[in-house]
Amino acid sequence: MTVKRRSNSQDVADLASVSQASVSRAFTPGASISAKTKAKILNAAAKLDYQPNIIARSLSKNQSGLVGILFANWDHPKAAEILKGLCEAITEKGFKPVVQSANTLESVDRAFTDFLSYQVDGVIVFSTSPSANMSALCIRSNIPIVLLNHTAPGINASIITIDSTKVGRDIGNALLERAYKRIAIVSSDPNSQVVSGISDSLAETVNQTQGTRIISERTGIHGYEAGLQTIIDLWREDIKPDVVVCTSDYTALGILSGCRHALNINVPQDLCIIGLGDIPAAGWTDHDLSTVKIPHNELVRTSVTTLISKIETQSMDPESIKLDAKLILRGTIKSL
Amino acid sequence: MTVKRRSNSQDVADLASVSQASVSRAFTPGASISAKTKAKILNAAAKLDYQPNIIARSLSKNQSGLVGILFANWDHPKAAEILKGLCEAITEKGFKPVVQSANTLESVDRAFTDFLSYQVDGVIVFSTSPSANMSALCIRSNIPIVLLNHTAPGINASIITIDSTKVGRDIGNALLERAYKRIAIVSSDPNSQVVSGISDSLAETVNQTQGTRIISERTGIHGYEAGLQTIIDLWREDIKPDVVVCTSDYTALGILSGCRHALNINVPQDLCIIGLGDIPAAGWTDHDLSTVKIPHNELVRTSVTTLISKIETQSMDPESIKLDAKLILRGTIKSL
DNA sequence: AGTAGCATTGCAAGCGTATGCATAACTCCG
DNA sequence: CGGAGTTATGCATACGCTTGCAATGCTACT
Repeated sequence: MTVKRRSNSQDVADLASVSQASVSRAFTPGASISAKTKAKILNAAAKLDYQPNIIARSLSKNQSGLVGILFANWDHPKAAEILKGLCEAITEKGFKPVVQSANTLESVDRAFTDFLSYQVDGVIVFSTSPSANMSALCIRSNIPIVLLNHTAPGINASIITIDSTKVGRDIGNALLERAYKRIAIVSSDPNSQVVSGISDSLAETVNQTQGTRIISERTGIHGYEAGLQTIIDLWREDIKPDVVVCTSDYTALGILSGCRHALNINVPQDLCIIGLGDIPAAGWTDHDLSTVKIPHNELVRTSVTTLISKIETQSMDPESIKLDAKLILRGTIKSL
Repeated sequence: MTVKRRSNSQDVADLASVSQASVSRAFTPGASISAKTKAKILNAAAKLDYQPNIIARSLSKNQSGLVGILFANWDHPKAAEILKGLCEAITEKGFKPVVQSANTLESVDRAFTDFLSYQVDGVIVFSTSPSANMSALCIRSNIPIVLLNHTAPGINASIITIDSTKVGRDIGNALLERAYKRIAIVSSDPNSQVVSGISDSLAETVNQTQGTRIISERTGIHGYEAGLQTIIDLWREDIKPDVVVCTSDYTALGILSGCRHALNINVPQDLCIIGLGDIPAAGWTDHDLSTVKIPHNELVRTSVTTLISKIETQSMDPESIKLDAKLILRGTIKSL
C-alpha cells in the first residue's frame, strides 16, 4: 500500500481556487483576508484533513514554538505535579514542551545541545543548571533560560525558587517560641539556605534563646529508610537533639517511625520533627507531620510566565524571584 | 543590541571553503565524504557554534524526530517514573519527546491535532485513548500509536498493558489457599480485568472454594481518605468482608488505617488487605501492605521499542502485548 | 463618473537542510 | 602513462510555509 502524502497548503489552495499565500493567511490569526475566502479555505482544508505544518512554519518564522524542559530531579515528591504544571502552562501559552532527562553534568549539556538544534525558543531547567559555557552559548543564541528550584552562581539565567532563608527563620522562630533547645539538621544537600535561615533567627533573638543551637548536621540523607537509620544512629552515638529538621518529608517520616517503633521517643514532647514539602502522607492521621508547604503551582506558573515573556520580548536580562513557602504545624511539634 | 543570527550550513561552508552540500554530508552519518574535508568542516563548525537545524532537516526529510507523549493520568503513583522512562527511552532512540497533558476527551483530540501539526513521527498515550475519528486520522497520516496502560476497543493502535486477568487469578488463588471467604472489591474503575480474573479463579476451583465469593464491590474510590471512609462505611452497613482487594495502594493504606485506628479490626487474621502498585509506602514497616508489583520499566521500554520499530518500519499493524505483574505478599495477608 | 484610500489577493523570494544527478578527483592496474 | 572503476564534491531543486511588495478590487466621497 502506498503511503498517502499529507496534504499541504498548495493542495488546499488548489481545491479552494485561491493562492497558496491565502491559505497561509487563513491560518494566521489577524492576517489580512476576507471572511468569505477564509471560510472557503477552511472548508477545503477540512475536506483534506489539512493542518498547517508547524515545522515548515517554524522554519520561515525562525521560531519553533518549542520550549525545552530539562528535568533533573525525578525523585522529587512532586515531580509529576510539577512537570504536569509546566507542560500545561507551556501548552496554554501556545508553545509545546519537549522534555529531556538529565543527571550528570555532561548529560545536561548534551540535552542543551539537543535543544539548540531543535531551535527551542527557551528552556526551563528543573533542579539543576547548565554549565557556564552552555549558558553563554544560549545567551549568544538568544535563548532565555529559567532555573526552577535551583540557584546557580554565575549563570546568566532567571531563577525562580522559594525563599528558603525565610523558611529557615520561620522554623527557627517556631522552635524558639516553644523552647526547643538542641536542633539537629538532616538534609540531602550540604549547604541549604534553610539552615542559614535557622541560624539567622537564632542569632537575632539571642537574648531569649538561652542557648538554643544546632548541635548536629547530617547531610546526604534521602528517603524513608535513610531517615529511620539516621535517628537510630544519632541515639546510638548519644547525640540527642530535641528537634530534627529535615529537608524532605520522606526522611522526616522515617525518623518519625524510628522514634515511635524503634526508639520509643515521645513526639512531640521530647522530640520535634519538621519535614519539608508537605507530601500527602505528611497529612495522614497516622503521621500528622509538621512540614513546609511549597507553592509548587505558583513556582511553576511563575517560571513559565517569566520564560514566555522573555521569549516574546526578546529580552535576555535575568530575573530572580523568590516565593514564600508556608510552615505547617501539625502533631510533631508541641502546640503553644 | 542587534540579535546575532544563528549560523547555518552556508556559513560553515564559506568558512571551510566547501559547498553547503558537503556541510550537510559532514553531519550525516554514513554520507559520502572524505575524512579530510569532514574534519575541515567540523572544525569550521565548532568555530561558529554551528549545529544542524533539525527543524529544517525535518522539513526536507519529512520526518520530525518528534514523538508525542499524551499523558492523562498524572495522579498515577508512578507517574514521574513512567514519564521519565518514556522520555529517556525515546531520547535514547534518537527521538525527542513532546509532552501534552489531557483529561477530557476533547482535550485528548486537541492534543492529537497539535501532534499532527508538529508532524510527530508517532504517539504514546498513557492511560487514555484518542477517539476513533482521531485514531483513523493518524492511520491515514501514517502515525503509529501505542496505548500504554489502557485498552480501547476498536482503536487501531498497539496496546501495552499488564495481564490484569492473571493478576486477578493470582490474587484469587492466594485467597483460596488461605481460606478467606468474603471478598470486597474497592476500585476506582468500574470494570477492572482484575475482578474478572478473581472470579475466574474462584470458578475454576469451585470444588474447594466452599462458597468463597465476592460479596461487595465499590467503585469510584481513589485515595487514602476515600479508602478510610469506605471501610468505615462498609462496617457501618454491616457488610463485613474478610478480604478487601483494592486497585490502588493509596486506597488500601486508607483502609488499613481505618481497620487499625478506627475500627479495631485485626489485620490479617480477620481481614486481608491487598493493594495494587507497590508504592514505596506499601513496603514501609508500619504498613507492610500486600500488593502487586507492576513492571513499569518493562511496560515503558516495551511501548517505546514497539513504537519506534513501527516508525522505522513504517508499519501500521497494531500489536497487543501483555506483561506479567507480580503479587507481593506482605503482612496484610495471613502467611500459609 | 472619477479617484483617493483601504482591504484583499497573488507573486516570488526566502527560511536551512537533504539529496539526485552530473562532474571532478582519486585509486589501482595493466 | 592511460583508462576503468570508485569516491568526493558541487549544483540545483525540493520540503511547506511566511511575508514584503506589487497589483487588483472595492468603498465612499467629491
